[in-house]
Amino acid sequence: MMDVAALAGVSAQTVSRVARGEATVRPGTARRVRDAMEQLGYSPSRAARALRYGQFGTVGMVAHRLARTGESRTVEAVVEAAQAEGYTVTLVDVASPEPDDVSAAVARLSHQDIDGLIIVRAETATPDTLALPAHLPVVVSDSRFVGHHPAVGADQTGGARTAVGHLLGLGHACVHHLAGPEDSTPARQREESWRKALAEAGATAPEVVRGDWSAASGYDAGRALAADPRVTAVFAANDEMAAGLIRALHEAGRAIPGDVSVVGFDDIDLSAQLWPPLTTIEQDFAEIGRRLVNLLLRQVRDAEDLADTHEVVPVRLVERSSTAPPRSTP
Amino acid sequence: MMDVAALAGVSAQTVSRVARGEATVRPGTARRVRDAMEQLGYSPSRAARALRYGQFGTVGMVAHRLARTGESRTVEAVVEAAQAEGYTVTLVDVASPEPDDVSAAVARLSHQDIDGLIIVRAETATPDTLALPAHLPVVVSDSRFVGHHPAVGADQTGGARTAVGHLLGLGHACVHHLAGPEDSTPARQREESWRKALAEAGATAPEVVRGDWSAASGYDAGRALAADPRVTAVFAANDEMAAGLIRALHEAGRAIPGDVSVVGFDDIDLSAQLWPPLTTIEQDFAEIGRRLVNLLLRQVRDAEDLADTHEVVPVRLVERSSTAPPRSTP
DNA sequence: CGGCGCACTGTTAACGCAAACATTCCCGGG
DNA sequence: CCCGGGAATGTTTGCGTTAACAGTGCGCCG
Repeated sequence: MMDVAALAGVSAQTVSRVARGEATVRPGTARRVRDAMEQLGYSPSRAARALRYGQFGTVGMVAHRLARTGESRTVEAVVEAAQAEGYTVTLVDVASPEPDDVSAAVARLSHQDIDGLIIVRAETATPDTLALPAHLPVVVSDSRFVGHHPAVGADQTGGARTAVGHLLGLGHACVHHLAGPEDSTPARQREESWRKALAEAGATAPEVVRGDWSAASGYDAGRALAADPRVTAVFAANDEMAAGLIRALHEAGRAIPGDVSVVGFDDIDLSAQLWPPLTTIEQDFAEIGRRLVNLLLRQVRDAEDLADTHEVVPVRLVERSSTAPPRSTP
Repeated sequence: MMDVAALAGVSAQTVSRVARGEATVRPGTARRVRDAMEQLGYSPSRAARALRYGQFGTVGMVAHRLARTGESRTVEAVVEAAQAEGYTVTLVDVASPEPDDVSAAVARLSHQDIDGLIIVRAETATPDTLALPAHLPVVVSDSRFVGHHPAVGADQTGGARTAVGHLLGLGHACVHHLAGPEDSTPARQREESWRKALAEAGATAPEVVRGDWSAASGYDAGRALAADPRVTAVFAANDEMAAGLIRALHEAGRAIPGDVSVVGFDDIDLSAQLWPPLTTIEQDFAEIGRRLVNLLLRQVRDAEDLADTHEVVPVRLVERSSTAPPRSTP
């Protein structure tokens, strides 16, 4: 900065003014300064600015298994929304859902230069196990922290209810469930809602089979379902597992949707291209990302107290070709 | 920091020593300081440290369409590798592959507090259109910047050759190509390599059909392929488009692999669960991520000049059930 | 019993920037 | 012709941290 000032024949303060686009600099001077900046390849140090201002223009984000469809789409949406507001996003991936790892990740991030923290699916960690710095704005999605911090999430409960209702409405007497991992909050919510919807319809919930969200686990778990002739309808906790299930059904020679109807959750890109195209519950990840950022920045910028806010983003049934009425039993 | 010092009855310098784990502090003093830190919820300001040290412990990453499988897996790998080295990752998503947007993204990031920059698939931007700050270490993957900066990439050429060779080896006289977008470097590389492999085998390359990487585009483009009875083997530029193609083939009533064999590229999670399970070229995204970080940090830490480095990560054919010899032509 | 050295802790200055305040200069009005 | 006032620019100071240097006090040796 001093070099630029010297080259332009002005003071450092004037350089600062030009760098920030302050209006009170004579056009000629401003041009000389800008030329000098260019010539010297100068750009202001954000570290120094951050030190001066006490703000960083960066939000932290903690997620688990980033490459998972839901996570990566949330990440993309958050990054986009943050960018639109002039913030950048610093990402930390939690190695395992163990509380220790989550705590470590949060600690690492919160000691970074961040203005706020977005926690996505902090699986088994609970608010108590985490030493969040006082006064660090936090917003959460799909984690056990819902209720302790402002939260945004898809309507898991409504989605599961819709899925089950769709299958029951087609005439299926029972709906099986291919559940997600027990340590996942959304998995638990979907499972509970499935159970409840079944109960309300007067059906008894069969034993769930469980996967870990991955397509491969859906296949493994799906083989049990495929081997059971009583299964005519399955609600899978996400589309990837649904894909594995569909493969298991193909292999077992059971027709979809003729013998077995399948509904997924998420509406990932590939769902429409599966064979048969998958009926599923669409989540609006982009909207969730935008709202997460919005809620966070309201705390950061305006110091709003949003502790009790819990926004639920609606989901939508996308009907494709993997569901149909059950074959009429003779 | 002053408050902590006061509470512990020491000087700020001693607090700093304790914070950094320097050994020359009496255990009793250190404990008092640590207690004071805890009590006051103090943690050192990274902005001030960065200002002092001139390093940030953060690397920037520019990617396009983060939620795409290849991108998100690379992001995950980079984040993990960076974390293992004590660095965090700041992410910027490029809205469109237009040079202007890429430049804007790079500009935004490079004015951030980053020690280095990872550019993934900066599609149409060329090195000239980008005003990279002098002396900012850069490493690239799959972009036109390969050759201008140290690079790491999968063996696109070898992968495409392997895919085509596999199909020719099964007895197919010709291999069609479902190509990626023209503005993508890896798409171009795969296409060129496909063309060359065909030429070497004495076959003439048919017209390519083109998608935009998405599964839906694979379906759209795939319908043309599915309608053409001369098509017996297709090399799709990625697995998502392959999935769309497979659906188009199913709809057209063509058997896979009986009538048409399909090979994909990437080996995404779902490939094994498609129907039929997809033969594909596996990319080791994790290895690419690790190497990107490694190359970048060697520049950052040791100021190594790696300009001419170009590491190629091998790929591997994963044979599943979507390929077979052509139906013998009577 | 005096001094020397070591272990520990404190003081000072600088990193780059920008707010607050100070200064300079020029213009127009009285 | 002088002075008030505003626009343009300069000077000072402090943000939180740590390296470098400067004490301080204690034990041990001669």
